[in-house]
Parts: sequence; C-alpha cells; structure tokens
Amino acid sequence: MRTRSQSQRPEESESGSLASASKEAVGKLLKRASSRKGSKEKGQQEDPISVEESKFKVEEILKEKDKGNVGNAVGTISNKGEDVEVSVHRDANELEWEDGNILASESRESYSHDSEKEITVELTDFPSTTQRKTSRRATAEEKELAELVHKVHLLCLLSRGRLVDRVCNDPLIQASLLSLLPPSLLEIAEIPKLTGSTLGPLVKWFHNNFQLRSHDVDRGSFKSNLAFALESRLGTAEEVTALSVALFRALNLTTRFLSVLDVASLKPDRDVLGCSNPDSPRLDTNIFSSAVASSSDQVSASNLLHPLPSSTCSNDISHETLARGKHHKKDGRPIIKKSPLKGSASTTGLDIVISGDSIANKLCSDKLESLPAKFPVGSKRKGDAEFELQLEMALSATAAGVSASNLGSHVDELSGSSLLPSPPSKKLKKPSLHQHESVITNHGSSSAVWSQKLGPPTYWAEVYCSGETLNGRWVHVDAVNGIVDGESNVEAAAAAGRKPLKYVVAFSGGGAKDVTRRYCMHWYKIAPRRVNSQWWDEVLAPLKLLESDATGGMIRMEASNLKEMGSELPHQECLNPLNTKDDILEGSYKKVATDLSSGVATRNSLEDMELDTRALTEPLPTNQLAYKNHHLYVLERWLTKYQFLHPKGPVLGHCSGHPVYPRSCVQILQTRQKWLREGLQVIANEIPAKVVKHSKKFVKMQRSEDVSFPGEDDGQATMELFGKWQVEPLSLPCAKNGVVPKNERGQVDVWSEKCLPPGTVHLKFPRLVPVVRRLEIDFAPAMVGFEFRNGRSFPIFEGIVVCSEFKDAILAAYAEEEDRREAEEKRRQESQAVSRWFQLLSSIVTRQRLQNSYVDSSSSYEPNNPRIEEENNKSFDDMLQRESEFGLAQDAATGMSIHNHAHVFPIEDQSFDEESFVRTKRCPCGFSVQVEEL
DNA sequence: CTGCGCAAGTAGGCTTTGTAGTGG
DNA sequence: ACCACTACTTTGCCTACTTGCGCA
Repeated sequence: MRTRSQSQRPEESESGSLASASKEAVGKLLKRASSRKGSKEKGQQEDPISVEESKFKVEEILKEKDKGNVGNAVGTISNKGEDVEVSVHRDANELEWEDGNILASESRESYSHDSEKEITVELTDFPSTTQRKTSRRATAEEKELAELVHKVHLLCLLSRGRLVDRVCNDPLIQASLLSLLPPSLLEIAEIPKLTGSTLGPLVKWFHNNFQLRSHDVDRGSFKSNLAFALESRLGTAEEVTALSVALFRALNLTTRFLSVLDVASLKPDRDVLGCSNPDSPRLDTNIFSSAVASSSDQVSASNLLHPLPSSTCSNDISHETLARGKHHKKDGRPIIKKSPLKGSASTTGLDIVISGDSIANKLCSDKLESLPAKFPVGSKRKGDAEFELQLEMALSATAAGVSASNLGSHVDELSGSSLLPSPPSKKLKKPSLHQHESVITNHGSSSAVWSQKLGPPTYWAEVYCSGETLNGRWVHVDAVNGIVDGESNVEAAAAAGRKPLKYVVAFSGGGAKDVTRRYCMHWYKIAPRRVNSQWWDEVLAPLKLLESDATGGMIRMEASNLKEMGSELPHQECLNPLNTKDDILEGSYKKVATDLSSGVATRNSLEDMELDTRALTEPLPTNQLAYKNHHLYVLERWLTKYQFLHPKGPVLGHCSGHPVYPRSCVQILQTRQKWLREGLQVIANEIPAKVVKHSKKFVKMQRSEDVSFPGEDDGQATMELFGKWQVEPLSLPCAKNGVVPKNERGQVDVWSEKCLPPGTVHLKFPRLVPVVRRLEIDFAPAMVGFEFRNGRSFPIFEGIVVCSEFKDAILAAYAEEEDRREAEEKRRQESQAVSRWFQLLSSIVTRQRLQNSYVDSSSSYEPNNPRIEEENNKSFDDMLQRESEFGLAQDAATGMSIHNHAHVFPIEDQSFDEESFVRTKRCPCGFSVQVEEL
C-alpha cells in the first residue's frame, strides 16, 4: 500500500477520470476554503469510504532549534509490512498542511485488522523557526469565508442545543431520574418560593450520583446516549447537564439548558497565516474534546464546519481523530504503542511507530508526543508557548489510549480516576471534573498544564427561582460541578480556560435565548468575536419567542413590588448617563412599564430588562487599549480623525489619568461638502469643530489648478470639519421666473432629492434636452455623482432639473417626441429591412446571371419529377416573385425573364457538407442554392 | 502575564467636473 | 457645422486597522 502526497505525484491520485473530475470539483471548494498554495484535497466523493478514511492532515509545526535547513519532511506509514509513504512536500519558507492519502480498499483492510497494523511516520528536516514565513494578513475572501463558517457553525450549535433541550423533556428519562431521587428531595417540587439555596441538596445529590466519563460512547442518538448515561450514571458534560435539566424539569422547576456555543472563530485563524492564535487553538480543541466527543451529530457538523485550513494541528487532528475513532472504535479502544524516537536531540529525523485502529490517532498522538521536545526550552515566543500548550492538551486527550495499552491497565481505571479528587482550583468554587482532568491526572507531564487550566464550563442549567429577589430570577445551576448560583464565576472560569464566553445560549421549549450578558462582565472582550448582532438577533428572534413561551410565566406584581420597580426604573437610568441617548433600554423599560401598569410582567421581559441593564453598566476597563473599540466608553486618545466628543462629558472615570467619556458622546464630523450631500449646510459663522490636515494628493491637485491656493507654509492644507450639531437643513435659492438656480458650473448637483432647489424637479428621462430646448425652457443638467476612470473622476449626469411649473408641459412634449421618435425608428427599421432584402436578392440575381453567362446552355436537363422539383423550388420562386415586385427580376443582360427557365436540382448534383450541414443544390443551368439542413 | 509603544503591512475608502474620434 | 455617441483605460494615495514584537 503506497500513497503519495499529491503535491509530489498528482498522477497517482487519478485512478480514473471520475476521481479526477471529483477531485477537481471538490478541489475548487477546498481551494477557496484553504486558499493555500499547493495544498490539494483529494475529493473522491463517489467513494464513501475514501472520504472518511483516506484523508488526514499533518501540519508541519515542528521547529528546529538550531539548524536552519529546511527541506522535505517524509512520513512513512508502514502497514503490515507494506509502506505507506506520506511525502510531505514543504515549501522552503512556508508551513503547510499536507494531505496523505491511503487508498480506500487498503485502508478498509487496515481498519479491519487494525491491531496488526503498524504505522510509521518519518519526519526529517524540520523547518527552522527563524525561517518561518512572516505572517500574512487574511484576505477579504478569507474573512468572508470565516464569517460564513462562523454563522453556519452557530446555526449547527443552536440546533444541537435544541436537540438536547428536546431530549431533556423525554418523559421516560424524567421518570427514571425521579425514581432514583430520594423521597426527601422530591419535596422541592412543592416549595412555593424557590431559592438557590433550596436547590443545594438536590444539586449535591445529583453531583454525587452522576460523574463525567473520560471517553464518549456513541449509541446512535443523543437520546440513547442520555439513557445510557442515566443507566451508568456516567456521561459527558453535555449528557450529565442534560440529565440535570431533565431532573429539574421532572420536578416541575422551570429550567433551561445552557450551553456555551464554542463556535469556530469569526476571524480567519491566524495559525494558517503562519502565526499563533492565542485562544482559538485551545478553543477548538475544547470543541472537539467536549462537544464532539459527546455527539456523533456534532462530529459530522464539525467536520462540515472545518473545511477551513484554519484548523490547527490538534484541532483538526483531534476532530478527525474523534470522527474516525467513531467509525472504527468497534472492537475496543485504540491500542497505541510508541516506538522510541529514532533521532536524538541532535538529529533532525524522527520515527514514529504507532499501533492502533485509527491512523489519525496514531499520527496525532505520536506526533504530539514528540512535539514538545522540539520546542526550545528556553526563549519561547508567545505563539510557541501557546502552541505547545495546545499540543499538550491534544496529547492529554489521546493519553488515555496510550496508558491503556502500554501499561496493560484499563480505561475503567481511568474513568474511575474521574472520581478522584481533582486538583484545587483558584477560580472555581469547586473544581470541575472535566474529562481532560481525569486524563491528565494520570499523565504526569500534562497535569501541570491542566491544574492551571481547569476545564471551562460549557454546559449548565438555569432554574427559575421565584423566591429570589423581588420577582424571582434565573439561578445558575452547574450540577456537573455541584455549583449553585455561581454565575459570577463562570466568566472567570472561562477566562482561566482561555475560552471566552462568546455565546451563552439558554435552550427551552424548543427555543433559544442569548443570555451571554448575564455571564459576561467584559462585553468589550467578546464583542469583536461575535457575529454582527443584527444577523444574530434575526436568527434568534423566532427561537426567542419559543423560549419565552416555555419559560415566560406571568408574574403577578404585588403592590409593594410595583412601587419598588417603579422607583427602580428611573434609578437605573440615572446609573448610566448614556441612557439619555441610548435607546437600548428604552424598549425593555417601556415593555416592563406597560406590564407594570397592568400589574403583570413576564419573566421574559424582566429578564430582558436585566440583561439590557447589564449591557449598559459594564465596569470601566483598567487598560487604555480596551477603550479603543469599547461599545460604551471612549478615551479621547482613541478617537479617529473624523470623530469628536460632543458634548465633552460627563467624565465617567479615569484610566491612567485619561478621562473616560461615554461612547454616545462621540460624533462623526464631516466637511461642508459632505454635509451638503446629505442636504444639510453648516450654520453661518460656525467655527469648525476640528481642523485636520488635508491629503497631500488633494493639496497637489488644488495647487496645480489654482496657483493662488491658500496653502499653509508647511505645505499642508487643512480641512474644516463640522459636527451634526453645527448644521441645518439646506436652504437653497428658490427657482424664480422659470429660471433654475445653478452652481458655478451651470448645473445642479443632485446628490439626493434634498439637494434640489425649491420649486424645481429632477426629470430623469433620456433625450430630454432637445425637447426642453425646443420649448425654450430654462434647465440645468443634473449631476448625480462621480465615476472614477483612468485615475480621474468624471461627473455622471442623469436627466435635467427644471422648474416645477414646466414639468407637465415638458412631459407632454417629451411623450409626443418619443412617439414621433419611435414611429420614425420603426420606419427606419422597416426601410432598412427592405434595403437588406434588396441587397440579398440583387446578389442572388447577379450570381445567377453570371452563372448563365459562363455555363454551356446545351447541358439543359429534364427533371425526372418536375412536380417534386417544383415543390422544392417553390419557396425560392416566391422569393424571386417578391424580388420581381421590386422590379429586379428582369435579367437585363440576357433580356429574358428568369421565369422562362424553371430551375431543377437533380439529386446527383447535390452535395452535402457534413460539417456545416449545408446542402448545395445545383441547377444544370449553373444556378445553385445552399440550404442549411437541421 | 499583561499592558504599552512601535513598526510594518494591508485592505479598503476616497478621490471628485474629459477628450478625441466617428458618424449622422 | 453641429450633435450624439463611444472608446479611452483600468489611479493611487491615505487612513484605519491588525498584528507581531520588544520592553517594562
């Protein structure tokens, strides 16, 4: 069995034209996705097996400490004595993904006899750190693609959440959970004013009875998985959380399933571009280690969602590993055995021998195992450290299999290890028994990493506690970790895991609601990582309604509550001066106010208000940089050229001595001209809010045109900018006595309808000028914009501007003129048609006359079947008849009418041109005609 | 580990008022 | 002579923004 990288031997992949065609088609897509030179995908979609098994990617991330040589890295996979050679072609200066392909049939064989297979990866000549290509910025196309992937991934994750939510309502699962519950805890269902503390014993019981498993078991559907988890009391974080939600719901508690949507990055992964992404590699690893591992659906979704080359090594490998593991993990866990490294510290070669059922697994784990050794221990750049960390994590994920096979121990012990006390956490109330941890505790080298990086919470529940606060509130319940009301710690835990809470979504009733605000205190950190809010809101709108229907119970406002709420509202607004200009809160406050007036509010509207309030009461960041694009606050130093603070206050605080202003005070300034285009003019005697330097090009241009241009001494002209508070509606001179007021160029600039002088109209019809001139009405060409050509801009004129009173007259005349023009056009076309017919027939007649002159008249021929020939020629005779009507049929040269001779076209004299499908018929008189046969 | 300042590089916005030739 | 139409040729500067890196 032998495969080669396509980059080296593309011809080998072409087992047939179908495959190559397929490759081409898929390649286009992948090319777009990857936009990587030389990276090709073998897409053999026709072969279902080849897709799942024939591809794996190995990212060359190895760096050489001292040596500068960069060459070809050659990987060899030996399988039962045969070599699978993966030649990894390397661009000398570029880190690339490379594809190794294993032929389908052979791969299948390898999976069926996996325990006997051996895969060797040889890696030689590693790239130098110093020769890493400098980072390349993502192109617009890559950004667009990343956004698309982000959006699709979000939709998939939403679906996943809804799926889990639905299963949480399963009566059988709920009943089973209830049957497990001690009778004493059943009473919680009857507590009228539920509080977080009341939930304590229940959560404690659940936490003690359900544990996380270190590996996933896929039983087909999530429901089956959940049932199995319930039975074994072991499950993934998602399953255990879902069970907790099901239990709470069984107890009649209003409960949501919450999930942190660990979505693919909105921005193109920087690793692709030759540098490291501080958070996404780890993030993505988490996606696959938690979400994917727990769901086959997710696997497929994630596979779909990662056509991007943006996946990092561990990220891609881990997900492919898991995916592949699913397909082949039939006869037990992977048995991975490692060969000692061939190369010493001084050599650059590296041999990896792996046994197991998953090639990717082998490649990944062994490679990862070997990687840290490659990193210089000393000076590490941030990216290197990140990458190493990420690799260790991936390594940890695969470590279970390693220990299982090598030590002859079993994974049961490993999963049992999840019962062991976890390392203490600094930031979490209670350390989470994350599957990684359970793995890592058995893996000495990585435990240091994971003790610091506790698994961030990904799933939890929210239970509506009517006994909390005035009108009740949603209480965070992380039954997996036995935490109640720990919402304030979620962000810290997420931050500790380098996993920002980009999207925290609550699922209930088949719907979903974004509740990120509740858990995220530093919105400015996640805002740039989220998709544009309009799209997200539109997506969530229908789901939010469903969620609201399921959870939005009515709250009867008591008189005292009403009073307090009423006094709270204005107080909230006072809290943040932005509210005067910001209407974010307006909606929810209004709604609540309406609800208050009726004495009834929904949980939903109250929650909306709470979330909106949080949105406007973010604490001031302590570092200046955070203000650069902060949605609430601004520092004067980060204002752009056209931004201005008006009013300059209030000062909300200080950061490093710089006053902090509300973002709502930032106004966009424009030049007089720009305001004019919006139908506004600067108020007389207004002092420019800001005077900025003009572009050099503009200065140059102005000076070339106007020698007396009042440029400054330093050669830099200035540009006066005005704010919106300095402008007023445009007051243009009115049209008087039928005369249109024009500018210095004798035209009217019609940027918009607002720019039209009063008393005038803009007529956009073509060919109006002659009509208006004929009527002797004053007009002005309407300049509607500019077109940029040849490095110069040219005005675009569209229609004319005339006084309103002439509009009807002009339109009537124009209609008349257009009718006349159309009639004239029609006449012209007809005469042209006649003229062309005349030319055609003339040429035919001339040709015939010439033939007659030079062909022997003695070879006249009697047709066998004159009638048929006559039929054949009928149409042509008709044509000649029409021709004669023009007085052209008379053959002047011979003096005889062409009708004196009836042409005949004997079959033997006919010829047919197969290329042009033209049959040429010849009359013995010499006349011939060509007929196109279809 | 974080923040800050700087440099480098890139994407994308902005610029902004013809002319010569041909044919009817 | 006048008018209408078409081809010509595909700018380039500047700014905002991103990112990496060194330093504190």
